[in-house]
Amino acid sequence: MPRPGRNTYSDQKPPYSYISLTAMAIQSSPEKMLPLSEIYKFIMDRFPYYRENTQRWQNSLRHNLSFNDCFIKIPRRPDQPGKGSFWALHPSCGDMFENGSFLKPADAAQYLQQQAKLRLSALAATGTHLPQMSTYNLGVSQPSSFKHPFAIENIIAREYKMPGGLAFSTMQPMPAAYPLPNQLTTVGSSIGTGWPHMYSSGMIDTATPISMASSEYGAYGVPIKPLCHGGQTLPAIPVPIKPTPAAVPALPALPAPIPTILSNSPPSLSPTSSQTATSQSSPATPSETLTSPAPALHSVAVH
DNA sequence: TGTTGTTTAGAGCCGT
DNA sequence: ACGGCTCTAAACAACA
Repeated sequence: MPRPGRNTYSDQKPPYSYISLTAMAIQSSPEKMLPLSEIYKFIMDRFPYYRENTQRWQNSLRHNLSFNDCFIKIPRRPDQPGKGSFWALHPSCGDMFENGSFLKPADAAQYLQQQAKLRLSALAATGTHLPQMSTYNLGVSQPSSFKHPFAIENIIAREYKMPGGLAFSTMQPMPAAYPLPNQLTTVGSSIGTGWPHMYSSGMIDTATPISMASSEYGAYGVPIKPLCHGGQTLPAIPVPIKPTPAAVPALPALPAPIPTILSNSPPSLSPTSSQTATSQSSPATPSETLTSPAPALHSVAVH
């Protein structure tokens, strides 16, 4: 399993979907958000394949950004003019791209199956019972109506169905047999670094209906403490621009799962990953306050 | 005018 | 065959 490093694929098309590529780009940035042009740059920088036919794949990429709920648009601050908004990953999607799921479904399935076998082997060797995999049924998914895979409903209620019938919760860390794409982040684990632009310490208690007074984890299991910018004075909560449908019922609090952070996360994907991300001046920190901490839990029309 | 963002439509592949 | 998913194309609007 090659890592998505520079020149890894030469001119070959990488086995990553546009969604994955976009997520990689966003996660590679220290601020966990990038303008469209920087996303383009990231992809072209790492995958020579995408240095050609730019109009084609960039159109597709824009389509994915707009279409998938897991990408949220963050407006620029007035004092940081420029074209377009910043794009960030919905916090729940951070989990989605863990455990090798940057890969396209077929590749990811293969990967997950392999991991399942490893897991089973290990458990068999130790005589350990299979753990009861917890699944989070938040009651927001609607089995009767199709939601595209990156709709928030699917993301937050998601569990990985293993080909062998096993179900791995997204919160369930998997053994890393080989480097995972999510480890490319320049500042460590995506979970550990959290979503610095998403929440600020001053907002959490009052703005969120999700009970977390005694928890260090906020909505979607995102740890709060690491999200607090030192010296950050402006609220750092993105406001999804997508139209939010009529009041989404507040999500029941997750059982505050503590994500296991891989302590041996390798350094950044490539020496340029941080350069690419930091080459831009500090991204806009949304000055708006989030009146409803739950992101737009809508799903776009059936594709 | 070029870029960015949204939306619609359809083709192709794959698994069930 | 069908559904799910990804990719591509295209049209259009808004904006710098």
